[in-house]
Amino acid sequence: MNMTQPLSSCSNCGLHELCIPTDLSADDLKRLDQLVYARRKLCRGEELYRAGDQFGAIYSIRSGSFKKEVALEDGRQQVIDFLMSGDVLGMDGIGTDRYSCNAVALEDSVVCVIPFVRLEAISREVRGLQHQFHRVMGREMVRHQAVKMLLGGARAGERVAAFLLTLSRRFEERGYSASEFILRMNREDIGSFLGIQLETVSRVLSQFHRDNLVAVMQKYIRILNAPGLRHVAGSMGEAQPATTAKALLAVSLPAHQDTKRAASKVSALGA
Amino acid sequence: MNMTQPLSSCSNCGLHELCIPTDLSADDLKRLDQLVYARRKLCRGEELYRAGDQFGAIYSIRSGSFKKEVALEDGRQQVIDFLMSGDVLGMDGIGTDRYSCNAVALEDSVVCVIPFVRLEAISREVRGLQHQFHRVMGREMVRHQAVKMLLGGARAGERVAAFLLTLSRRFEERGYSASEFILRMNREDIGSFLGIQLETVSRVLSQFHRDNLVAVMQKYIRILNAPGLRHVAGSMGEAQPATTAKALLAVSLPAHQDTKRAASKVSALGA
DNA sequence: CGGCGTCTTGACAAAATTCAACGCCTGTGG
DNA sequence: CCACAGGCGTTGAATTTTGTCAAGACGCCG
Repeated sequence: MNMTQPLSSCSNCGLHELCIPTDLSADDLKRLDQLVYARRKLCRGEELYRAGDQFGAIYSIRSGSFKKEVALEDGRQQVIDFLMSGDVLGMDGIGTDRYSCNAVALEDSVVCVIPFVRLEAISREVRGLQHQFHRVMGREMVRHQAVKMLLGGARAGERVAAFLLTLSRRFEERGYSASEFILRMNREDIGSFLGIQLETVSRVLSQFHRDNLVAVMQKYIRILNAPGLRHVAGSMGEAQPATTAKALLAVSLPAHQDTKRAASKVSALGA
Repeated sequence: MNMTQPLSSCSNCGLHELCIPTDLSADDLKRLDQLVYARRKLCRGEELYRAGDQFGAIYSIRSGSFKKEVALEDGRQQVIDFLMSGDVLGMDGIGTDRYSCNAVALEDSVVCVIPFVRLEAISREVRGLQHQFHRVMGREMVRHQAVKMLLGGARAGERVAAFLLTLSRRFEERGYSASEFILRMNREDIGSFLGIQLETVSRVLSQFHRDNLVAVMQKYIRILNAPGLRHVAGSMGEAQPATTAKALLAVSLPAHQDTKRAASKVSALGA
């Protein structure tokens, strides 16, 4: 399945805020509808683009979700991002005219195809679009930064906690439940993304479950104690505006023998 | 020291390729010179901007170097990037209208101040500038991606090796020696950036030295065996275009007792 | 109902952190 | 010009964390 449907209309797209569109005059809106060349539907596992492909368009995710990954040539893949509806895919190709990773659908998904020359042309005329596009790129960079911080400074438990909280917030932003959701990716992908082994992901989730932070049933996740999770995540928890707090906890007890650091933090909080 | 000098001229700036400017008509060049509002000189340790500051401008580094860091509120700082001449600072503020990190000069430095509204205005008129700016942002994103891969998948030795190689290449791009340079940052900053402890950085460098991969004298670095370093860095070594190779090595011997993995890889290569 | 991919859990090994001590280099002040 | 303080870098030993290997459970799809 790889069909491209012609229908397209940005002006009434539900993604508004999240995607490229923004508040514009009626006249500008007409222009905006020229942005999207087509829609494209992808089945689970299908690739939207591959590393090395000629760059030509960016894609706004209309429904579904994706992972971005880079091949390590020993066959293994390193996951570098997870994206969901409203997110923009393909900006990794802008810098070099070739995509720098593979974009793979995690479930059946639909994207809007936005030819980049067209985006540049229209954003030269429609100031609001120009600014919005820059903001989208800017936010993507900040997201990358946040992940770098996580990978650079956090233990396994903190990584997983921050990961769950980020997912939670992103689902909420899209109108879904913040406390209950289905993971679209498997443990291996999560581990790859977080820089830990899939076994470690599993262990940490089990520990969280035991501590009543989250209910875990395979891919189904229910967050039971968000403040507790944020506590475990420490500084990396939710840094949408600027920075949060880790600090205070760093002083806490040196963690007992067979219990994970995560657990000790939690018990200190009182689940 | 925090003076802002009025003088400015993009059309004859030596940074050309690296910075915003690109090949344009004489007429466009005049416009381009309006880009830079002023120059600003910073002393070592001085902050160009801080996380949370109102975003207003991006900065092109004319000379010197910077680190970007985020406060962890337990007083510790996490370094998320190192930048040098020709790089652009401040794009982290575009997404949210507030800078998301602190930019600190690692040595006495000079930056060009580019008011963002001005950049957007001129790039609406000068197509080449628009495109070039997008490419600069795009390249920054790819750089972030590469670091994420490093932090996500690499051992300490691989991280340090990749770090040295990246520095080497970036110096070379700027016309300096690729094999001999001075680190502008201390071990703690390197460790923070690479997600390892400063002691580990030191140990790895010592090991590299013993293996005759690099000569290390405090901040002075001389690369003695670049292929060997690339070998140690594995897949993360130099991925400017797309991906490289790790693969083959993953199969190698399980590393002997008191010798670092890096060392075993090297000896297998033959320094 | 069975097979298979995915997830969980345990035991052990390896890697990196932590804590601590010491040496080196720089810049300052006598 | 030398001595010394303080920051920075190096190294060692013990400990924690994570990875690795292996086995078994679970759930989903055919």
